Amino acid sequence: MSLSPASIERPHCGSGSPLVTKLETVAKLTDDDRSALSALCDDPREMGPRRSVIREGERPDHIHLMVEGWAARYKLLPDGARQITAFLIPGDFCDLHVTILGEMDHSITTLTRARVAYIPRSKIDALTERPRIAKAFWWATLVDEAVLRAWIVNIGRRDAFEAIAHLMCELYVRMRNVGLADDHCYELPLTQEELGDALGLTPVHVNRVLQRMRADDLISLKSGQLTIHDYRRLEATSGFNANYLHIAQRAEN
Amino acid sequence: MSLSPASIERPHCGSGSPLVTKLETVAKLTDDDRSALSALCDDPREMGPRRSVIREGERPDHIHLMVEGWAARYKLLPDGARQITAFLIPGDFCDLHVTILGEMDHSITTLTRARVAYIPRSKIDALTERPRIAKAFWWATLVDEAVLRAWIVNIGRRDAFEAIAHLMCELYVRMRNVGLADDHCYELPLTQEELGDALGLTPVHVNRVLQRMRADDLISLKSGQLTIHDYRRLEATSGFNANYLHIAQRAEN
DNA sequence: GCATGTGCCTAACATATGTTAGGTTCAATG
DNA sequence: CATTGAACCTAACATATGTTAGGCACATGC
Repeated sequence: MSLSPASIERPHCGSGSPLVTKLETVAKLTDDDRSALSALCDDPREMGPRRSVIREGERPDHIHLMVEGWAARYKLLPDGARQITAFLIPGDFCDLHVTILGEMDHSITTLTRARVAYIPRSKIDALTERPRIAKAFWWATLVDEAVLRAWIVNIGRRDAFEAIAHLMCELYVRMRNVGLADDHCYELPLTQEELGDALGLTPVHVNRVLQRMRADDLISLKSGQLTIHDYRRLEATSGFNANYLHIAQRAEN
Repeated sequence: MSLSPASIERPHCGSGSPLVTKLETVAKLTDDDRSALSALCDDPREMGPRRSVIREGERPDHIHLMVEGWAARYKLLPDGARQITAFLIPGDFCDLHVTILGEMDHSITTLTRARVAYIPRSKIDALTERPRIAKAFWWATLVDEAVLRAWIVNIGRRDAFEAIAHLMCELYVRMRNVGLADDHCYELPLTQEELGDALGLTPVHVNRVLQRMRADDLISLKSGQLTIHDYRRLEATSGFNANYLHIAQRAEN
């Protein structure tokens, strides 16, 4: 469902890797930096949907980078309930932190067919010798943290309609930032259950809300393709403000 | 209520600063490192409860470190609702990230009377020249991120009773880690409204749950002092597992 | 010593969301 | 072509939590 074989052939819309596209929005990179970063995305591993990338408790000697497709960071509760704490899209590191924290405190799974780069820690260490790249990696990590805060607000203080709307806005901006969305339209290959697991809702209720959004002519969502018909209203009703993604100040620095 | 004048006189139980106590659980520090870090906590600013530490949109040239008392990281919604995304206790940096992200995407307020150190960015830059300290700061940042993930799970997938229990366990371990808790007892100077703002609940419902916890003989909570009578049960019912705080592997480096 | 405010507590009632159950569609598979 | 399974969709009913309203206790300040 998620990715046609054709789209697997062309790893990303933009010219460079999604990682480079993303980091260039905040850091001035040299050609040399760019090609070193691009090289990380060479030779990714092909994975099917619902495959484990890394599991809680593991201490890998390499880190993972999304090159294509979607994945989710999640935790399981004793009763089997799942809470997704992040959606990972192309250009996102899965577990940059594990080098310092030692052991994973959560798991990661692909959601769609995906391409994931396995990068030895030594390569990361070499890259972070370059101050510009080190700073860009810091930035990416801190934005991930800002997204977590936004999710807490979303789950804690917004009702289901607002929360789903907010998530759609966030994913739109993030996808556009790696060249995978345009014209208020992008691939959102999540099941209603996965959306619910991210927002603390049941699939039944996610369905109710999506029906209402369609009836309101806010969005279309069909076979993994989301089209936002009234982005202004989606933003307004959910109180979305992209400042926490920290991609606006592209001009400075 | 929060802090007696007497306790203001003795900034922390342990011998060093709370920051040193915390970082030493994960990093081998030299005497030199220790005293450099301790010096950060010298001359903190005294603040009353409910005072703004930093506001959304600000771009400070210094960063803030909690030396004593409690603060909260929060976001306000258009309708005035507040979501707290973190409780800050002694030893916690408030905004280490603002150096790289440029602008605050949320606000921070004291909750109790507090002592907050104002540290010029240059001092931080100098400290992170030392690899051990740089790594320890990284660790602290990444643990903050892990706590955010745990909160998402808490708010998204646990009911009010479990969520409050989980938060009490987390704060117990964190307070103990800076020498401010012992014997399942610590100062928890939060109003029921503040607890609710952290967990996405109303104060009325927080009250209901606390009453039930007292009736069950799980805890006592009176005038800002929490005593956990049955820590095992509190852990078990909330599914608490301290692994995400990453303070267990103290033995290894 | 009275007034004021803040936090705590309780009760009656309202509602968003969960639960259970089952039907429909459609792509994948043998 | 029939079968299977996943995802989607819907409905009736259950419940955890929110809302509104007000009383109580205690500390603070005049």
